[in-house]
Amino acid sequence: MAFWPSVVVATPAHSGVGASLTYRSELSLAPGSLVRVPLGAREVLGVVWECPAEPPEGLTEAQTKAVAGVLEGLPPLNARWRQLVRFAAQYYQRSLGEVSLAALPPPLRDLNSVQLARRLKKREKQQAAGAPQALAAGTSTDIGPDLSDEQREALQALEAAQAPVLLYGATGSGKTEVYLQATQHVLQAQADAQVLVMVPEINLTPQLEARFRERFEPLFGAGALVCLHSGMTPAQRLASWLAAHTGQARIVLGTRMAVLASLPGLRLIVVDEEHDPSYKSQEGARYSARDLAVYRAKVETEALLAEGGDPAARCRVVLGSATPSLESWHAADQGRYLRLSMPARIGGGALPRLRLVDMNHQPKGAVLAPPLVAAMAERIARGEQCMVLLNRRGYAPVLACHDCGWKSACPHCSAFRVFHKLDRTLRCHHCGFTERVPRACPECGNLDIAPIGKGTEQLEEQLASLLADVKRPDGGPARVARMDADSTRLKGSLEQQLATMHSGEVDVLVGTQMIAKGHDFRRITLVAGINADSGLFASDYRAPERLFALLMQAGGRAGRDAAFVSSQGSESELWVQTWTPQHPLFAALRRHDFPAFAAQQLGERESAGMPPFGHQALLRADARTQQAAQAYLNAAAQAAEGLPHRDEITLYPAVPLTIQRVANVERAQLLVEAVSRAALQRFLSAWQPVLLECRSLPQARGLVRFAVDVDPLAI
DNA sequence: AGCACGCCGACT
DNA sequence: GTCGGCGTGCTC
Repeated sequence: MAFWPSVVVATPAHSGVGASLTYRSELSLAPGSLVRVPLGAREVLGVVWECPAEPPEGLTEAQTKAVAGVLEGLPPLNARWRQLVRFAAQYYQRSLGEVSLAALPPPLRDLNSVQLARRLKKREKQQAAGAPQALAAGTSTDIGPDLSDEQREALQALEAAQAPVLLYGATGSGKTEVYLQATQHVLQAQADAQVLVMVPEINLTPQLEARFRERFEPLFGAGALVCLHSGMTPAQRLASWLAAHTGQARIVLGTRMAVLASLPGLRLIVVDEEHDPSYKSQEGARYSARDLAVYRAKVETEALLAEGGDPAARCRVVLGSATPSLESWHAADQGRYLRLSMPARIGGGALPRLRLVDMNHQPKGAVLAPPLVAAMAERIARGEQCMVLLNRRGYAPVLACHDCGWKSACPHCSAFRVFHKLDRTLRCHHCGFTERVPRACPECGNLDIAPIGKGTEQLEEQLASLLADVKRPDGGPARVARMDADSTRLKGSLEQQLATMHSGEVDVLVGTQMIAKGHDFRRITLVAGINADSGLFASDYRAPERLFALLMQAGGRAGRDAAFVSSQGSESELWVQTWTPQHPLFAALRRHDFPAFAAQQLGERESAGMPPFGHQALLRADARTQQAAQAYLNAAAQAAEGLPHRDEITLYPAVPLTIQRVANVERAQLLVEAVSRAALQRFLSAWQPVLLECRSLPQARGLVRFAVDVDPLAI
């Protein structure tokens, strides 16, 4: 057999999970090199995966194409990064190339070596300009406030930990300060060490960035911290990625995508608000950034130990939350994670007292119970701030005709369009379809069309009128503001609204769950959840967990400034309007007892064989008709019979999604359950080629796409 | 994912 | 007769 120099390259070609293509290359290329290769009619970016001693059997030299070019000047992606990507691709049932390219900044795809060299040079110059006097590795400098005993113990324990750490800390317990000091120690101990800090939402990056910058710019220079999230421009993302890849950036702060960044010196990963569902990707490769962070830390640590050197060297991972995911909590129960608790608030502030309002005993049709309005009025009169949470944007979720029964259905989705009063539109929150509000019923011409249900716009309007006569201590009228995705859409308006709130110009802030997260408003003493338990009626088995987290998080906005609260002679309160006050969730919430809530939920999960005790995957199908979507799923289920490991899993019937049609695409799914993760993985690997084949069956005509979702958040 | 190839309705 | 609709299938 003839020998010719070959390389295996991961390309964005989609079919065949794990399938990489073989190219010819005269140059010997190190694994991890970035190359440009011909693929079909175009030329694409690829990652050299291996350089086999001999070409694969059954492939002739004539059948292969030559590597078109190499991105020179860029160090190859290292073996740990490749192992992370390989694992993610295999675990989440996607191709190596797809995951590889998702991890690289998009502009890298159409950059040649010369352009790349220019970018690298520019970056280096900036770095040199912003660098402070170099600090010798091993020197440590008592920057930052003194830690509380709890914080110090947690910091010491996490720095000695041999396992992933679950930092269970109450809202306001000072988790961020622990992250900051852990980061500082890691960076000062070693000149090339890097730290990855993840937050669930882009919204949360600016404030955390500000705290990290303030702390570390004096020590390591302005270029030492970069952000990485989808809100940045492609050029910014490229610059950040290059800085991380070359080691110039010591701290990378970002959203879930950051877990796949190239970080050659990674020694610490922080996953803040680790329970947040945003860490699970819902597009493309549906990975959990939190779970990958745990895996990544393991890979990095194993590599460090294998290298020899310092036997104590590790890459640590910290998962932080006041309401951890039941998965992480269970892992800590089992001893797989190390649980560190920080129950006390910094400054000794108390968590808010729960005031449960049974809506069955309130005036019919009242959005806000009268006692809640009275309590808010009192607070405002004393110069305190209130926060009201309603998880629904717009004025009303539906517009309806009283005469003929017409409702504002979206023509493209199985959902209603939401009435937005401010810009007089009907907007579909699923596909974006927007029209001006009709003046009369489009069906019968009746002028009597009216909103049904309440959204944040309406709540803002009603509160302004309910509190119209309330005076602030300075004699001024109470001021109500609204903050949600609509009010913060424009660039800079989020920051502006936060500033308005901080300056005390606003007395009542109305908003969606966006306002429940992270923000630190000193004078808030009352937080109210208006329609919080609507989720409990849904079939989603994670609904109680999410509601508990949301209410704890929202409640955590109240009374953060203990001195202010006590100077007011009051205590902070969390009001919750509910139709199910007897739900055990509220008993635990009243005591701020997450452990009891978690134990109760885990008990239910265990007896039902639900995660984290059982393991799940979804096969999802999008098609032009519901029939085609289900036919594809049924065919896939049929074809699973007789596959290896079939007896280790349970397949459920295909069902339409709750919102069956979005943007004229019909959606259906099929649940796969297994007792063990390994069994699920074995089956899915065997099933994958079958799933591809089933696409071309006659009954699946009209199928648009299919996807496997491993460890789905909602079923 | 792209981007080809391939087989059926309204234009020059 | 051809242009182009997007269904189907492949990419070393």
